[in-house]
Amino acid sequence: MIALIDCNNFFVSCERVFEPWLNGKPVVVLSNNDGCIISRSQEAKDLGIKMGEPLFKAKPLIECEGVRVFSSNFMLYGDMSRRVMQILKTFGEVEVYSIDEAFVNLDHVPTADLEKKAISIRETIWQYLNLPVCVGIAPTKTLAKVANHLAKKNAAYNGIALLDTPEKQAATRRHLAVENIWGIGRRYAVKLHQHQVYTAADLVDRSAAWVYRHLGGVVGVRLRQELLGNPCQELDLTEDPSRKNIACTRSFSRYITTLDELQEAVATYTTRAAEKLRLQRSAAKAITVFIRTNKFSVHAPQYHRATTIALPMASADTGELIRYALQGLRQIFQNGYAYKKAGVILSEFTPESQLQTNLFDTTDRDKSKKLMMALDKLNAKMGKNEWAENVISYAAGGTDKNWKMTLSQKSDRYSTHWKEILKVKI
DNA sequence: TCTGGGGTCCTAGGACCC
DNA sequence: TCTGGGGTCCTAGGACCC
Repeated sequence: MIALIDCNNFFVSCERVFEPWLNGKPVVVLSNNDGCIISRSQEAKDLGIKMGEPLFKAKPLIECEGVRVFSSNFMLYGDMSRRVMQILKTFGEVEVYSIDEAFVNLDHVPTADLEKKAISIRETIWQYLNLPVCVGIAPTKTLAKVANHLAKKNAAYNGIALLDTPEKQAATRRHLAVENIWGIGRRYAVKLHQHQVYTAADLVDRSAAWVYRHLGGVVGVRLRQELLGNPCQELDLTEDPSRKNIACTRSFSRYITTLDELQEAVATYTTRAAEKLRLQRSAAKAITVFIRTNKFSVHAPQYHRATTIALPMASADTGELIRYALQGLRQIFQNGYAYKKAGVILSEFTPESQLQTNLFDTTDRDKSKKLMMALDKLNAKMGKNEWAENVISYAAGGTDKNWKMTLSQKSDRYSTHWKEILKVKI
């Protein structure tokens, strides 16, 4: 049996831990640059505020109803997430699926004790962290997702749902709309509806061959099996799963028109991506740079271009990566546009330990490695400033960065920074 | 005026090999 | 007129997830 634990309204719940008087009140958390609404309390959902809605559209409602608004505070959410995962590890093997979700292997728990276990998971996280979660238990990942969905939608379930018998699974399938199934997005939902497939029961009634043809090949077939209770997706229990791509992309708080400023941004993003790269002990052999104008402004001239540079040999050296990134940027930069976003994506990784050297390579790799280690160590020790930027950084990233994203209503990083720790007045 | 950021997997088709 | 069979690797594009 597999449990899926999902934190309710995670970002909002994290903010409420430190401002408990916001419980019962409408609260939302914004995306980077205070752009869109990406987390809503139940009260905010009830007001009709939609997921992903741009802030400016929801503003009249927010002001009228006195909704509390937070900028995103990913240092806080990331730390709270780590704490949740640590607690879960005491209940069984854990696959961290996203910042607010995890699968837990409950194979060692006797069937009769599953419900008790689910209650215990829920109560422990509440007791230690004051975060509300829902627990769904089933024999496959897909059904565990379904169970979690049930737990979330039905107040009577008290945050827990078990799909442990074929009878319960079949009954659930009959009422489960295809668009609510994990792995079926908007496109497939439309397609399925066109074929009179509306519920999970309709879907599993179609043959595997039919599903293969209409639902993305083997992915669909696996999904169908999982809905029937036959596991096709193992838990991924890899500690610290290494990424295959590492990206750092951001919108600017204002339009940028000059190459100089774009260079600062690209150098800054490359620095961040390179840190993540070294953290997972990889080196990258390719770097992609893109720049674009504001895709939402209908009248302004649009420009969007990307280029990928193949490095002569894989590298994790910030300085070297910045040089290639800027080279790419100069290739794609066009004068006369108002740029709104840029990004850097590292790819084609090799483990840092088995770097293939190049006959014509003149760089002192040993020196570079020592320098990066010293840099990372210092920055880890000194901590980041309020913009999550390092104390020691490359000058190419600029010093002023007045294009950087807006976070006008950010809460403190209560759990990771001494200066911002919660103060209690008695 | 104002619209996020970071990932994954799979398939089809082309180029190439023997 | 008749034109094999089996592979690999790469890329672009599509779909999905949170």
